[in-house]
Amino acid sequence: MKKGYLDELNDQQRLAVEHTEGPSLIIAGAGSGKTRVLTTRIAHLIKLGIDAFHILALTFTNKAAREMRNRIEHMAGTDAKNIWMGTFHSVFSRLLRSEAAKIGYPTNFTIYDTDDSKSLIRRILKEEQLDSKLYNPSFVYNRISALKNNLITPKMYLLNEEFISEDLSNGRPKFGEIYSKYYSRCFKAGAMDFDDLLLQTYFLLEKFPEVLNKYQQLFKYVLIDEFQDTNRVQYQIVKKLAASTRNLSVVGDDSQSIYSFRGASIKNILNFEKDYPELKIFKLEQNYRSTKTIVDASDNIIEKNKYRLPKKLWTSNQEGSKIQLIKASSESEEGNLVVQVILKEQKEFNRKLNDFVVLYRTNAQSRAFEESLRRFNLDYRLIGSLSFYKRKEIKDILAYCRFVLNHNDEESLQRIINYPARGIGNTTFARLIVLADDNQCSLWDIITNIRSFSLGERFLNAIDDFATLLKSFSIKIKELDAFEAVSYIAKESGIRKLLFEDKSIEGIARYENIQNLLSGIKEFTEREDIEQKDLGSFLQEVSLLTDADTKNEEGDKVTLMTAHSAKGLEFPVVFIVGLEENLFPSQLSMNSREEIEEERRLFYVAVTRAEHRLYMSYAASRFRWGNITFCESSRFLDEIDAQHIHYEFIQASAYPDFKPRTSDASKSRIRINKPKLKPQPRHIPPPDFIPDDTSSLRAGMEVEHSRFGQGKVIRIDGLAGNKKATINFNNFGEKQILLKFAKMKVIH
DNA sequence: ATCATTAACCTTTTT
DNA sequence: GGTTAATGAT
Repeated sequence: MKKGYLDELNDQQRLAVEHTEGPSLIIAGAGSGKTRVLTTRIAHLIKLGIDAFHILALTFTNKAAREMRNRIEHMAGTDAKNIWMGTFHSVFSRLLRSEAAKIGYPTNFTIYDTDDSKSLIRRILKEEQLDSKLYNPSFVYNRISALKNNLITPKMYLLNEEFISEDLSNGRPKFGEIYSKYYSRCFKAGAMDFDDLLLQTYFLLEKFPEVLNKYQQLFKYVLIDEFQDTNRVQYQIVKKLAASTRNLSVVGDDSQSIYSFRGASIKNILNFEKDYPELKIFKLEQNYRSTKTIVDASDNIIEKNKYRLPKKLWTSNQEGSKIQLIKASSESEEGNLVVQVILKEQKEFNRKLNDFVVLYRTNAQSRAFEESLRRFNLDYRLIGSLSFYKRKEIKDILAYCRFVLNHNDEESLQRIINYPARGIGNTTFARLIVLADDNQCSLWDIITNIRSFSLGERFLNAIDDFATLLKSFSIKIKELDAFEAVSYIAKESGIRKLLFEDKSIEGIARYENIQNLLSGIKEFTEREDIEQKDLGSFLQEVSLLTDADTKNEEGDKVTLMTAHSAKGLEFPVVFIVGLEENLFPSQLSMNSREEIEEERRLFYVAVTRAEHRLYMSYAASRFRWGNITFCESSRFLDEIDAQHIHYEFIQASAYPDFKPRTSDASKSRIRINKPKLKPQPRHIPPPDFIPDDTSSLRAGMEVEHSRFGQGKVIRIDGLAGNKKATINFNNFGEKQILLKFAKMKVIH
C-alpha cells in the first residue's frame, strides 16, 4: 500500500504522525482529528516494520479502543489485532492476571466494583461499631480512592501526621483503621477494586525489576489518549514502562479535562514537559467537526477559564445556524419541547433519530426526556444510569461465577449463599462468620468442613448441599467456555427456573435480562480479537465494561447521556439541557475557581459535540428532593457572544396543540400527614451576643448558637468557604449548620 | 426466615 | 420523587 494515508493529513497532523521516536505531546483541540492522528500514527509505526506486539495504546473507554483497532486494521492490516490496546484498567488487569502470583493474588482475582467496595466498607463499619453517618461509606470510599490514586497505602497513611490530623480534626479518628481493614480484607478476599488495578500494577513494577524490564522490552512504543484525564498513579506507571525507550506519545486537550474528581489534573501535562525536556509538542487547532458558529461559541466559553494552555481553535466550515434557546416552565415541559424540536427537525431536514443527542449534567435528569420520548413513540437509547451489569439478577449470576473462580470472595458468597432460598439466613451466616473468625480460616473452609461442627442437622444439610453444588461447579466449568459455563451455572443453581416461574412484569424482564446476558457472553466467545474464552477472562472483561461500551443497539434512536459520557463523540444535532445555576454548573462545584472552571470545561465538551445544530434549554422550575425549586438560567449561557445566539426562545406557547399534562397524580395521591412539629422554646441570645469567626471550628468544641443555644460540635465537613458543622444542641438535638451563615460564639 | 412496610438517604460526573 | 437499607409482622 502507498503512503496515501499521510496525504489525508494536514501539516501539523502529519508531523505528529511522523515523529515516532522520543517523547511527544499532541495538544488536540475538540474535533481536530485527534483520533485520526492516533490511528494513523499507530498504522504508520506498523508500516515502518514495528511489531504490533510492541505497541501499547491506552484509551479512555473500551469502545474507543475497539473503534481505533478497527480503523488501524483498515490501514495496516490484521496485524492491528496484536496491539496492546484498551483502557488503563483493562490493560493492566490483563497484565496483573499473568503476574498476580508475584504480589500474592490469585490468577483469578476478583474485581470489586464500586458497589462491592462500598458494601465491604459498610460491613467493616458494622463490625467496628462505627457510625455509618459519620463514616459515610461513599465518603470513605472516595477518600480511599483518592489516597490510592496518589500511591498512598494504609501503612503510609498511618505514618503521615498530616493525613491523620486532617481526619482527626474532622472527627474521624478511625479512618486509618478502616482503610487498613479494607485494604487487608480485599487482599484476603483475593479481590482488587478499580484503584487496585492501577496501584498494584505500580507496586508490581516497582518491586520486581525483572518484571519491569520484561514489560519495558515489550512495550517499545507507548501512546496515551485523553492524557488530560489521567491521574498520578496512571502517569507513574506509564513513566516506568517508557523509561528505557522514552517513546511515549500522549494526546490530550487541557480544555477537555473533566475528571479531576478522579484525581486527574493539568499538572500531568505540566509534569510531562518537565520530565521529558526533549519533548516535541504538536498543536492541532483546526476543527473539522462543527460549524463556525459552534466553534466560535465554544471559544467564547473556554476563554473565560484562567488555567489553560494557549491555543486557538478555528475552522473553515460554514457559518451554520445560530444556537437556539429553549425556555421551559418545568422539567416535563423541557422534555416535551425538546421532543417537539426533534419532530420538527425530523420533518424539515429529514433527519434520523440517530442524529440527535440530549446531554445533561446528572443522570437523574434523563427521566423527563424518557417520558416525553415514550409519549411520542420515539425510540431512544439511554447511556449510563443503571448499567446492565448492575442489575440484581445479573449480579446474582455473576456472583456465582465469581465465587466459583475465587472461593475467598466473601462479597459474592454473601449474595449467593441463600439465593435461591435454601434456608441459610442471616443468623446462620453470622454463625459461620464467627466460626471462621474463631478458627482463623476462610468462610469457604468452614463451609466445606461444616460437618466437623455440632450444629442443627437442618443447617448442616443446607450448608453441605451448598458446598457440594459449588464444588461441582468448579469441576464442571474447567472444561467449558464462558458461555457454556454461565448457562450451566444459571440452570443448575436454580436461578433460571426461579425467574422463569415469576410471571410478574418485572419477573419477565429479569428473565429476559438473563437471556440477554447469555447472548452477550455467546458473542464474547465468538469474538476474534479474544484468545482466552474461559469464564475467568469473561468476568475480567465484564467488570470493566462501562455502559458507554455496550455496543450501540442497532436501530434509529435518540441518544440520552451525561455530558461526561459524551466525550469523544459527535452528533449532528445536540441538545444541552438543564442549563441552570446549581445544576449546570453543579451546586457542589461552586466553592472554588478550579471547580467552576472544570464545570465550564464540561460545558465546553458538551458544546463541541455538535456538528450542525445546537440547542440549549433550561427550565424555570424543577423537582428536587420532591419539592419544586425555582431556577435561574446558567451563567454559562451569558458567556456566549450574543451574535451566536438566536434570541427567539422556543417556548410552550409556540406549540398550542400541546397541552401540559394535568397532573391528576396530586389528586389521587394519599396525603401523608406530616407529624406536627412541637413548638420549641426559642433560644434568646444575650443582648451582648457577638458571633465569633468560626473558620477554625473543630470537632469537640462547645458553641453557643444565636438560635439554638449551647451545643457541642460533633464534626466538620466540606472545604474552606463551604464548611458544614454537625452540632448536638442541648435543647434542640443534632443539627447541620453551614458555617458561612451561622451566628455562633465559641465557648471553649 | 421471609415478606411487607417504613425510614433515610439522595444528585455530580466514571473506571 | 425514587431507591435502598433497616425495621416489624407472619
